[in-house]
Amino acid sequence: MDTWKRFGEKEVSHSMAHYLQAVAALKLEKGHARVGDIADHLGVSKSGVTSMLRSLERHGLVTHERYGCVELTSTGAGLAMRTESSRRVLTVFLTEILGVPETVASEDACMIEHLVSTEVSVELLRLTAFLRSHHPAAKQFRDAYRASPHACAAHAPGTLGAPGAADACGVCADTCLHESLMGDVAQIAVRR
Amino acid sequence: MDTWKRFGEKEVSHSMAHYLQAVAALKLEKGHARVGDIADHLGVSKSGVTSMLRSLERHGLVTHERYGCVELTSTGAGLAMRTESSRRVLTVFLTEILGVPETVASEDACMIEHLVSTEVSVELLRLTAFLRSHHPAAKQFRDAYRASPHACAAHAPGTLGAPGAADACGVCADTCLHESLMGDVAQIAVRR
DNA sequence: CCTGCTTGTTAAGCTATCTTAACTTTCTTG
DNA sequence: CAAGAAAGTTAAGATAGCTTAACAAGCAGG
Repeated sequence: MDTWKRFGEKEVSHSMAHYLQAVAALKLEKGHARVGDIADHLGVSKSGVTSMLRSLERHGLVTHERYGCVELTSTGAGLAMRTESSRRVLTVFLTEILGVPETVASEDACMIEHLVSTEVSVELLRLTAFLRSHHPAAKQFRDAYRASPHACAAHAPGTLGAPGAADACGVCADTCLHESLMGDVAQIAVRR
Repeated sequence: MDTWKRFGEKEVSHSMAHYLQAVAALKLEKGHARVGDIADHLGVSKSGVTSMLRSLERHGLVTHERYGCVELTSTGAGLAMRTESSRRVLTVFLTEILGVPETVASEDACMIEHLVSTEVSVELLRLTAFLRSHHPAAKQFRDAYRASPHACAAHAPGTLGAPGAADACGVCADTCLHESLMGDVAQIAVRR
């Protein structure tokens, strides 16, 4: 009932996370991060960068002196690294385990990288590493999974919860999640 | 380089998605959704609800006449259902496959439910259903996975990419993602 | 050491969300 | 049916992020 409000109270917002990553990337690439570099890298105006840097500085994530270069603090660097790692884990999982196209995977990973908890990232890494491994169970999984059907009624060839037909999938309950997800949502356009 | 900007251009924002879900939930629960109900449900002020409803109406997601009840349009209802389904899939996956605690899973699912693409939700449902199923490969996976170690150097018992020690995990490259993720990030507090 | 370009900063303004305070409708009840 | 309570709306103001336009600093070349 109140969880949803914490969205705006995350340590870093989506924008902030990407600014931090931009600074980290530019440091690696060019050895320094200047306002203009960041603006180009992110496709925003320089003034936008200046004001975001002020905010990041207040949060103790970067240091920046007028007309100078931008540096990450250790906190900022840690956050940038964590976000980056989260993105990588997500991307590998989405493409290699779920088999989603690169473009979709990148987009999704970019959107959620900063929102996924460390616990989840770590477990996702573990699962991904396992399912990609040489472990016999992982190989069997890959073969069987590739062969298994997609449609909801059949997306599990026999279920833990209820092997019957009504609840064949074991994840869906009263409504079929697959159908709910696939249901077309008309184009949304703001009027006026 | 530009993907990150689409965050603000999603069909619905985090807030909007939760307002839609609140309306849908209240309709189910009480048969109608009034401004006060929504405000209580979401823990925001009634005036906040009024102004958000204006916005949702402009987007064609709800209808609402002064002092009256709120109704979802078919688009709004579709979106609410899709978001809800996405949340359910995520929650089951996070708790039952990744084994993350309920509280963490709910929080994460709440944060990303509206950001995950349909493709990913659908594939996640398929994977979850499969891994929970009675399929022999799924059973083997569960047994083997439960027994496999967590630490990075060992999180895969032999890897596709490089079975050597340096790259034991197959997901990490130059840096160990597990360590990056676990690295403590100091408390962030805004000054002044 | 002055001229001009490049870089960076300010200022002002927009949108999205949210809040509080004050006001208006609608409903309830004696 | 007239108060007063309950529900809802408006108005005004805050914050986060952006943008454009205009101004300021820094530095190269003559």
